[in-house]
Amino acid sequence: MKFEAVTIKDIAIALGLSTSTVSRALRDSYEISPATKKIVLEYAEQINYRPNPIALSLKEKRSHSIGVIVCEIANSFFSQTINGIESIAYSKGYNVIISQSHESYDREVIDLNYLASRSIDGLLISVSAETENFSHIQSLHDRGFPIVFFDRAVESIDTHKVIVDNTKGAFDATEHLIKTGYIHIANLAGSPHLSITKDRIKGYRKAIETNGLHYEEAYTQYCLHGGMVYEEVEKALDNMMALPNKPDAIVASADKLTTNCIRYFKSKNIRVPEDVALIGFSNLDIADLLSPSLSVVRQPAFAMGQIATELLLNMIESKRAVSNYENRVLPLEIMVRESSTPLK
Amino acid sequence: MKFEAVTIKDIAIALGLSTSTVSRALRDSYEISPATKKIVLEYAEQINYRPNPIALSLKEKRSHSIGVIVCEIANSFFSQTINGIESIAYSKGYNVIISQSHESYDREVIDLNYLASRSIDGLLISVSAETENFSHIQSLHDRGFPIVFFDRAVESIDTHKVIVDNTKGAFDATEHLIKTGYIHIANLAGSPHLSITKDRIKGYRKAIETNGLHYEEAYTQYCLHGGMVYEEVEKALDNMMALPNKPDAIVASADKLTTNCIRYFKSKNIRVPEDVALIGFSNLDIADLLSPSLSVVRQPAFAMGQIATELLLNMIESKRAVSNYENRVLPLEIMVRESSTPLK
DNA sequence: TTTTTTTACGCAATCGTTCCCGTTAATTAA
DNA sequence: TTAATTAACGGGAACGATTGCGTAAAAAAA
Repeated sequence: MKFEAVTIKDIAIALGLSTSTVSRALRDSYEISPATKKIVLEYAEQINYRPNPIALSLKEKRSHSIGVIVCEIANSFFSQTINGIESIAYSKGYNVIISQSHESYDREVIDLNYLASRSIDGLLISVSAETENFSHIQSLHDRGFPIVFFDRAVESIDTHKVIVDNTKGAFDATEHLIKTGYIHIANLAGSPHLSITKDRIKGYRKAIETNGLHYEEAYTQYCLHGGMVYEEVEKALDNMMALPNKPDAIVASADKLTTNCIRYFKSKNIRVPEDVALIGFSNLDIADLLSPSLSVVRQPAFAMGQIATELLLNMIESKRAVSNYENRVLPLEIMVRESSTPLK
Repeated sequence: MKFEAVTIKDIAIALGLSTSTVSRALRDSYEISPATKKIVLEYAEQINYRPNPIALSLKEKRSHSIGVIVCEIANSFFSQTINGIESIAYSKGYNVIISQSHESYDREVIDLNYLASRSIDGLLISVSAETENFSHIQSLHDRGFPIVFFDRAVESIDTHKVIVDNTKGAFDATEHLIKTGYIHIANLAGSPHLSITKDRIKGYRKAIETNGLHYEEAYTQYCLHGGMVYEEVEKALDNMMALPNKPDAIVASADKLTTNCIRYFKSKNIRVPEDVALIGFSNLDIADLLSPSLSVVRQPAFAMGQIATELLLNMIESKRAVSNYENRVLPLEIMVRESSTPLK
């Protein structure tokens, strides 16, 4: 089944003009007389002419579309980020092509190759939790392909990055628990490969230590797939709960970790916050509807998407190679609710 | 900033061959000697040659990408659907370009025109709640452009449609409430323009009437933006709650309606299910984590995306215009939890 | 040995658009 | 009146790949 569309050539033939003249008339060139312009414009309007973006892409070596790789769009944080990306991209005439890695390294590589085979002008990426080897991204970057990292950046690759202040976010969340009176605070962490995980652990540890509590390694348990796999979360929490001093509060370091943590508590009949308090990184828009309502560390997802896209488009549209890359660090918002507030 | 890539011409020059020979060698044509093929293939591999998809698109008048228009990707149902779409599209070598209407008619028209200017081969669309006039879709369809509706179809446009059995879903949900002992059952409905709304009301009404209860118009309240706008939901519920016989149970007919209904109850300190029972259409994957856990009518979102995409790709790849369109109706799953179960 | 067939390649058109060069005719300057 | 300028348009190459057609040389058949 095919969809035949009208071209500049059709207009040229119908009007007895050359394609060059029609093209120029449509682009309002000074070389074309007002009379001819009027005729062309009116006829084009009449037959509903639309320029072929593919032909333009070929000519200009630009597709006017950008690629986005995230682990999962069915994740509030990422869908909000994509909203931000979209808002900027569309306003500047760019298409957005989204791919999901589903936290799989192999899938990420496939997505990247697929996108990068020149159908996109640049890439926004938040790497998968599984990814340890970044050579697929590095080689693309080396060849001058515009890339901007958001949320989950790769330290070793020098390009624009838009992240949040993970250290401070984890610090604030942990300190909030301490100030509220909790003593044995555990950290449900994501993939050890990710810099965000390291930063969040750093903030958590710092809060523990600067507040005179004892830091213990075993209180931090990792989940390789960032909470996507429930069994990993279950195992991590089983480990924590089996410790000599059972934690009385938990900081969950990612969206899916937080929700699966709640799922675990529910299945084990562990009451929140009576038995264990909880605060988690989450952009869930119904965090306030849970019972108990959920205390969260919330990321400025929409703004993050917007900023990352602006940086990427600047890079794409700049004449020369960009040399000094920006590293934007956005603030996190901490929202205290019932899950980390002891009942009177 | 530009990203120079290697072309077939570069290979031809480097190897002292013509572009036709190189092209044929890469496509493993029988016209090329094994020796030449080997040389070309090895050199292409060495310099990491990738065919330019845009040039191919221009030649074949096919972009190998499909467009998707949904109201909001930050909605579990739609993100799950997109996962289904993606799974099929990628396996068949198609790109997916997603646009959001945010339930706005104007935005839907813009998105449609943008996508349809020949950068996509076909369209999957779930119309916005605001849309009453479908001429933008109709005209595209009239010109032979492949379109498949999913979830929210337009009755007047004859093409493939993948929907769920909304009437039965609403019937089952309502009947479940009746069998459980509720008498004054209200219906929180979405946009009156959508066929899914009409069908859900039909099912609701049928359940009321076949079970010997009295059907009252005022028990059905509409929200034009399908629950996206909290104020609309608030007003609808205020109206219901002010009725002479206050409802003792509610059927919420869409994802956002359901969550905003819970938000309303929470703000008004209305207990669920003690004061009012609730069952809602929802694909939220943490419905079981709410307290009380939420009874839902769940849509087979992933499968819906897959089927819609298969139908679309068949349409795109078929030689002749498709004449007999399919109307797939998928079953809904009803999951009873605490929110619609009276406590002992 | 001559003719026919096959092998293995090159030429050039094509997709839709832009844009660098002509080129003609009208206008202006000298 | 003649020369120089300008206005208005057409021809054709280019972007990267595919493909129908033509053709020289080699191989096979006569």
